[in-house]
Amino acid sequence: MPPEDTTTGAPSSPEIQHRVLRYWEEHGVPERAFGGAPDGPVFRFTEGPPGVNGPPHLGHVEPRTLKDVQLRYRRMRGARIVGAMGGWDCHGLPVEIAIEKKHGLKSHRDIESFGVERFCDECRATALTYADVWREMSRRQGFWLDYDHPYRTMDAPYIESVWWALKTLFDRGLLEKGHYVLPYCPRCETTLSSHEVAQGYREVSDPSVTVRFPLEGEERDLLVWTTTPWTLPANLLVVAHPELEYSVVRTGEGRDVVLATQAVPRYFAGPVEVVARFPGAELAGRRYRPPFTAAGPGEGRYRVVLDSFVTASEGTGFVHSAPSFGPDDYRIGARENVGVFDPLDSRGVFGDAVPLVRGKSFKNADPILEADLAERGLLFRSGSVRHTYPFCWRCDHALLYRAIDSWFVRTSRVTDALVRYNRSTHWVPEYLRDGRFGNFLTEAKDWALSRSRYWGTPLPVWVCARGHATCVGSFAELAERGGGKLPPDFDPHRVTVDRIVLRCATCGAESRREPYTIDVWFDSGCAPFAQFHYPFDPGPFDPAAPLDFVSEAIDQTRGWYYTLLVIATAVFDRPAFRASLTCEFLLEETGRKMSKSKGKVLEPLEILDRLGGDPVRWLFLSQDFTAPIRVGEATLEKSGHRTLGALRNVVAFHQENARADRIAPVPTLPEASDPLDRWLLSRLESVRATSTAAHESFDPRPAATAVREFVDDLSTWYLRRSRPRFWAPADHPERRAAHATLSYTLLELARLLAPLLPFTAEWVWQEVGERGWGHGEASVHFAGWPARSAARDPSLEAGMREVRELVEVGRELRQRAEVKSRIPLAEFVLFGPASADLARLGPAGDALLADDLNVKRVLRAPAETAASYPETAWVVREEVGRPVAALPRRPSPELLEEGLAREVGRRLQQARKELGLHYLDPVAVTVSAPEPLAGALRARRSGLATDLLADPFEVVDGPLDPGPDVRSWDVDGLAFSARIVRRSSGSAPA
RNA sequence: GGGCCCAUAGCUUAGUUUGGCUGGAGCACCCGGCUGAUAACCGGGAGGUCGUCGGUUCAAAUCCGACUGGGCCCA
Repeated sequence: MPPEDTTTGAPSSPEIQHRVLRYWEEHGVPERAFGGAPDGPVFRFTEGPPGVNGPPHLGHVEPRTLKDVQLRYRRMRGARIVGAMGGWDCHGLPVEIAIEKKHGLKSHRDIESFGVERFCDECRATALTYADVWREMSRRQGFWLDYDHPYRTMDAPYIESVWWALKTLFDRGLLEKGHYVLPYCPRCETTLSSHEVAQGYREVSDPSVTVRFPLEGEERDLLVWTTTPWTLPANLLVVAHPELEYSVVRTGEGRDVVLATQAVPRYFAGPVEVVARFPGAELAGRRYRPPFTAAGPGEGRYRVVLDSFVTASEGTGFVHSAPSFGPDDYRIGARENVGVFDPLDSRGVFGDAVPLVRGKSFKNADPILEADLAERGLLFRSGSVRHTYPFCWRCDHALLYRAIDSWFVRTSRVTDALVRYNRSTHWVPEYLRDGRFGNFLTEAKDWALSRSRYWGTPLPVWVCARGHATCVGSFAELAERGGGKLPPDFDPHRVTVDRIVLRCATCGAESRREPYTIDVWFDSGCAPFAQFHYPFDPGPFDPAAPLDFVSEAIDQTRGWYYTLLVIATAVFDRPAFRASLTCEFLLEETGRKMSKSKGKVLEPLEILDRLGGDPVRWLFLSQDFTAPIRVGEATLEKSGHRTLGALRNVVAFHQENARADRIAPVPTLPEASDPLDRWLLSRLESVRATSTAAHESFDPRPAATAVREFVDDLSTWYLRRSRPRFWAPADHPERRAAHATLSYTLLELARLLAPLLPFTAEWVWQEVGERGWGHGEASVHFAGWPARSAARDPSLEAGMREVRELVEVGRELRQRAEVKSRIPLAEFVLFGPASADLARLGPAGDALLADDLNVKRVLRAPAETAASYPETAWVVREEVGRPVAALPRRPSPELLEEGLAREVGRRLQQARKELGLHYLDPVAVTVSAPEPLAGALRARRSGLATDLLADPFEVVDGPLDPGPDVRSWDVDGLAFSARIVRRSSGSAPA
């Protein structure tokens, strides 16, 4: 048990966490909460499914906290949550790669000799390896979703829904096969989509070579620059810009060279001899000798052609074109009708066509090709360049672009709708809508959907010998088209599906399945309906209704958010979601990305268990999560100390006070007359209004800020100033009023806290509430969101703010006067009239000031009279040249005595505490003190006796008999001692 | 090469949309005070070229431009 709890009686966050979790689980609270109110208005949500063949890290807790806050708020508003279930993303490369590594499989051939069925079986068996860890993390962070019935993207019903969506696209002409240049991972032997490529750019060093391309029949060489020498054996054309000016430069050694005039200074320092200048158009059709002959002859090959995409801002103004390895190259190759030449196999390795580098992976061929060019005198210049280059987001292998067959979703045909639907979406933070996400939409490319992989949703397209495609949209259709009766446990994965031969929908001929799986992002983009097996099962999914809310981390702008929108647009012709709340990534203390951490890992399960879920949630909620948050051990430890700790102590105080006299809590708005009570209730209503507006706009930040400030006010002002009222007898109206206000406030606050801090809120609710723990039907999470109260009084809040500012002024004056607060002073003088807000507090405002500053009275004086408060007797505070307040420099002898007596009283109280006495334990006290202290104490004997619960309370002249129960003090040069003896109780005053 | 976000005290940050009063606060540090819920609280001190340079303006942390550095995204 941490030391703080031995002194306060308030449990720590982890203790609260464990107590609340036990309570929830004993009474099945989460299970009853998941879906919200069965008859309430529908609130649509979908959990973006994580891949769980690996463990979660702390960064995953952040967006899940944000999701949970909104869902809890909606439940409290009485909503029915549609889609309140967890989900697991089961397919795809992460799983496949794990199995490949396990068995040392390096290629498609390896996998196929291993056995595709066995491979898929192992993938299925490991896809959910860490699901339990993820689930336990959710439990400990208080993320409430139904994990007993999660949707899984590998389940047959889910896949059938995905097929239905694909068929819908196919019927609309939005799913087509094409041959295009695409990003390709040679290690995974598959194409990737642009949003996958987007995840993996890195800065690397690559060769930068300038090569001579000798012109046929001329003593001139074109200079061609490239960072990918491995593409040179596939060169078929050179491209020049028609209007760009080119120069022929005499170098003095070897043949003349041709390059863009603008590029000359990059290659030649100082003056050069230029023998000719002409626009690029003049070069059109000139033939050259290619650097390598592997591609062989072909009509139209090895010519200079023109295109305006060429620039001279880097390189030479000539671009070498290998149509199989670049989008522009491909386009120009097709236009010039020169065919393609691709010397690489599916693993990116050179084959027999280029004997020089046969068996070399594409990047490894660079130095060999370069050396060969140098030997033949064709290498004009060689160096290296740092630039960004794409790598596979899953396996980290360098990607290449190559022309390949692939199936596409024609997103470019729905760009307008994507942009339009995005415009109606509420984004937090707002700039994502037109910024990062919006930008991506306007340049949306066709979505390369097919993957040459094994563990994934099979592309449900069969093709006959004549090239007719048949897309299957359901298992029933599969059976009907030739699949025959499917077994009840039919598993629609490769092998099973690959074996099925169908009748072509167009010509009835035999059709075989296209041997692809689909991009896993299409799987997850179908989650809003596939999780309900729409349209095959009746369920709550409504094709016309977008999700009300999604929340993810920033990477999902190009990931899940994007695929959700594309599918919603192309399949249902509507937006995907109404509101999105997006957080940035967590960073380590050092500022590095958490997921790439190499050093000490912050283990989420351990942290949530050791610190409790609420402090971790609070860390994310109390900071601006739209910016990267740095997290380290120290940050975590400190999180919530202030707000959560203060709140726990207020509750502990209330409990001790209420239990001492068995006062029941007041669950309804009290009729308050005391200004402090009215102020607190008004502040509470302000917090309710702020929190409601925040959650309604899907941004919890203002709610968290309001709560933090409120707890601060509650602890450091309301309770501090109300304490004397809590010492009054149980039936005293002041005590009743203070108690009613505090208990009502805590119960309302628990409800306002419930979305943000579900554990602490539950603890407060149960501790303060009348029925308390053990009444299983009760939970703050079923208590509903607080309704508006009539307690708001802005003027009162402003007036109280002024009082607190004046307290600060008074404290400063006391310090300057060098009179401790314990010694009363006669008066605190305020110059000028009170403001309207302060005046509304009336005498109560002055009383609060007088109490807090320990002065006998607060006076108001005209500012002109400031001169009559001379510096010898007064300390005066001025602001911008005007007097504000004044305080006497010295107490009167009587006041000094009173202060000394109070000092003694405090020391005796401290002694009681150190003796371990409860504050209701009666004692006998004998004090020995010199004059004039002894006289001062005698004069105030009865008051001291009451405060100390001392009977008898005696003051003697002579020294006390020494003993273990005697203590001595020295206060400002006055020595005194006291004997404190605990009396057998029984006659303690109530 | 292009886009978005960011840069304020040793650390974490408010303030920037809509220019203006002495740039606030928390942690840590020093001095003092208060305390029968509180490792809390209150006062004071020290600590700021508000990333750099330039512009607009009577006035710039705030608006504009360039640059530097960081993060993210695109090609």
